[in-house]
Amino acid sequence: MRFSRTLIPTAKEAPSDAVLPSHIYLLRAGFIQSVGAGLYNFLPLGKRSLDRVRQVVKEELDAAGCQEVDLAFVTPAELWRESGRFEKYGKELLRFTDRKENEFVLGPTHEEMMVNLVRQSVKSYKQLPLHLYQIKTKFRDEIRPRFGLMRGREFLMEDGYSFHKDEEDMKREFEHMEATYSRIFTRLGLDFRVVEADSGAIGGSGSKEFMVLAESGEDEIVICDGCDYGANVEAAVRAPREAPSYEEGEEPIMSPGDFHTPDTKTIEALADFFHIDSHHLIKAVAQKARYDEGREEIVLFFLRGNDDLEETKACNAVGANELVDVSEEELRAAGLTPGYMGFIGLPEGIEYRIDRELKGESNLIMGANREEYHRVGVTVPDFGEHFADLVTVKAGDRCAHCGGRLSTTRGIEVGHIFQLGTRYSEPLGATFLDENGKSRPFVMGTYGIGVSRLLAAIIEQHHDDRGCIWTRESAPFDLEIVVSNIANDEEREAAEKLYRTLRERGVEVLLDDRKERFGFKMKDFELIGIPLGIVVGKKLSEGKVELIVRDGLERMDLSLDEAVEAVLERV
RNA sequence: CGGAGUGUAGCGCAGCCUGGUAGCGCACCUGCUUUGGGAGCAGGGGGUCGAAGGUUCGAAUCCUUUCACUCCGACCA
Repeated sequence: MRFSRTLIPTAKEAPSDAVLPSHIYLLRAGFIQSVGAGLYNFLPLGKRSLDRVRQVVKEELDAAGCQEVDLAFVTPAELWRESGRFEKYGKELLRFTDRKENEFVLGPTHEEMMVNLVRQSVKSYKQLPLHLYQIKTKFRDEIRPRFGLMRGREFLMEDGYSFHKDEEDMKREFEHMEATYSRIFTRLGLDFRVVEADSGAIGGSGSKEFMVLAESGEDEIVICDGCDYGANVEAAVRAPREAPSYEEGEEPIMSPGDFHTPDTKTIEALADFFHIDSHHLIKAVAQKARYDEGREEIVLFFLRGNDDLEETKACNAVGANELVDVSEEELRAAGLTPGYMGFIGLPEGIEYRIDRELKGESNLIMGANREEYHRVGVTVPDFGEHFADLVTVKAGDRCAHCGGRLSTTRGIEVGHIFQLGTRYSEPLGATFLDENGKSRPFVMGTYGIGVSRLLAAIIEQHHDDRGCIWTRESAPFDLEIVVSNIANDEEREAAEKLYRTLRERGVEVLLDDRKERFGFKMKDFELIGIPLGIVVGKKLSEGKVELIVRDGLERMDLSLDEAVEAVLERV
């Protein structure tokens, strides 16, 4: 393609609200254009990159035995009511009515639609397994869209759904998809890690996320230096913590009883008061849990003084939709004593959870549910169902699998695979007849890749201070030919010839034939970030052109023929 | 949802406090010069100052309402 005939509006400056390199460069290099909060137009370059990434995804999925379909974007509300998600999904679901007052939603994901499709056409175990996917625009009315393509409201996503006769076959496909997704991200040149993820209120036996490692990632992930364990902090587990070590005879000894402890509402104050490590204290974190139909309830979470509450885990532990802060007034109204709460002697009907690492522990101090009093020498009895994993795993904790050191890093979630089971097939009555003629619900898996987010992730990981550095299979073009001085006939003709030759050999070439000065065009080349460049300029008098590798900006002088060969070797 | 901030040309901004003919840089158009690192000179086009209402002889500027966008937070009792 000719630069002069293509819409590539490059800019020196980016809008001031763009912070991330990917956001800034994609805007400045003319890949995308903002049209509103979380909404973007893809311009020619952006569209080309998106299509190439999409092509990689499609090739690998097709090779893995998946079949591409394309479901309606506008979906009837009826289906969402059937699965119970019409209410549950919340405000992210964009609902609207047509002229006949029929209700619809714009698909944020397509479990319902896909199950509906399959339940109408698959009746026998002989048709299983089946894996259908689509690569399609999704719409989620995000609370706070930001970071350009990273978190938009409208975005391109690959979503796959597999249907199986039993759990075992579904797990086989799950592993197959882990390998397939890994191949996709490897081909795209990404440094990523597969981590354990929160399977959430949906249940199911497991889910994994594909995290592109980047400082700007929105997710915190925990990785082990001793084995290949990795997990989203929302799902990370650790080996139980050990008590701080003490000198012989220095261990805290506590005689059970209530102590008068004025002005010790915080863990810090309490640790000071007793001159004791906060490991031996139990803190209470009060939250208000929100359930369906607006029901709210105060819940207390008890954990060690030196641990932090992990909100997603806490939310799952009580099966709530979300947790929100609760005021001291509300706590007092419920008969609680903020600053002095404990799990022994709580008022009737107060829901609570205790971190599972505390089970059976002794010699602890916790609130006595009485103003200005703490209970000392507490032993944690077996509270059965009140135990749950509640803590935030931190750098320095020990790996539950190998005992290695855990550290934290940040990642961009670009893929998520999920063992779904019968969560949708059952309520939607999607069944097949097994070998014995018995009707059974499909066992399902679901898989997703954020295709447009991948563009942002690639740039987050591959850029320098001059602009984008596209990887081989994500670049809008393989090569950019820069004509140094378009007014020079020899240069122009040599460039045109290279352009024709390479195109005939199947190379995607962008020819910068604009009537601009050399420096101006080079800045654009570096900003746009096409992997290879050929400069046709001064050295043409010696029969040479310059080949530039964008990643590292390495240059070499080659004859025209050598340049052609060098390009063909690299694409 | 809570808090803070910003809306002035395509982009980046000044002007607002102290009301009096809407400005600067980049980009865009024309001409000449220039052609290996975002050129120079000359000329030019482009704005209902986010919207509505109010105060005033007069509002980008003061007041009210509203909309949009951005940032921070959503947690240790």
